[in-house]
Amino acid sequence: MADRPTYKTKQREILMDYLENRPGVHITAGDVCEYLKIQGATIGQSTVYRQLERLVDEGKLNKYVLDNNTPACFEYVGEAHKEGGDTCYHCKCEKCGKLIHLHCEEMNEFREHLYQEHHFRLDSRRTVLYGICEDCQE
Amino acid sequence: MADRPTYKTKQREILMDYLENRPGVHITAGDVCEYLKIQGATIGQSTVYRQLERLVDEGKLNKYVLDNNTPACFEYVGEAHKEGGDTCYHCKCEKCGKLIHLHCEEMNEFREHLYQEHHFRLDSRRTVLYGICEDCQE
DNA sequence: CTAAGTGCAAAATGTTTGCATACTT
DNA sequence: AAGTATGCAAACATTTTGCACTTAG
Repeated sequence: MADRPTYKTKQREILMDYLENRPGVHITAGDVCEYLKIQGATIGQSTVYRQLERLVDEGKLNKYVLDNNTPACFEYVGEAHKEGGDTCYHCKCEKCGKLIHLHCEEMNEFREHLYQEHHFRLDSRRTVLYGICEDCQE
Repeated sequence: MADRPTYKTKQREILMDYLENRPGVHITAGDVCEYLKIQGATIGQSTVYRQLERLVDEGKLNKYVLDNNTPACFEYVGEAHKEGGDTCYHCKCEKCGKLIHLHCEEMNEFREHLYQEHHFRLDSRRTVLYGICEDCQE
């Protein structure tokens, strides 16, 4: 519980800058490495993984796991999920892979029901609703 | 689309037998291999993976991916999800890892809402609701 | 006989770790 | 000075694949 201090390093700043400018976008660890390489600001991949994981813990990033052998996706959410913020859910199309951001009162209500009746506290940051999107229903 | 025929092999039968007797239970590819080894009915791991993947396609198995570096979980659902069957949702506790099977009318309603209003067809077989279970809320 | 399935070992993927070095505070 | 972060390469864990062989239809 006693969080150790977080140093403000050049690498972390570069990474944060990259992520903050892409809110709601799906990014993999590989994307980050590649982008940084192009920018000439190479950061070791272990550092990328370590920082990403930490940012997830801090709540700044969501992490979606799709399949083994498929890179995990990270998404910057910033303060959006803090208390009072509009909770955002995610739908992922199984066909085209599109990620849909859902702001939905009914989902909030269901979430409340889940808590009241089933005593399960839904984590909207880690949950992805899988299905078929409008475009892929031909 | 023209599915090629599925041969009835000894290996597939053994595997099916194992799975059918554990409906709703979380099983990894490793579990299967280990169990079979104990039974002296060794099946090559590639076969296990190939058959499991096929059974998922056939709808007999659900597959849940938790994290990379963590084996995927398979669960026998048999005919439960066929048309008319009672749809079952899954909640997974982020702390203890427990899997909760949820039969919930509200979730069915939300699913319908998602389809009517957001035109997204939820796939209950692939979707896992993450959160904290009752026991882990101290 | 032909197409489909199997098993092995090797490859591929994505992620994590050990450790010496460098940087923050 | 002490604690934290970094980078590299090696290690890991799971899953996939190439290919020769076997089996079901």
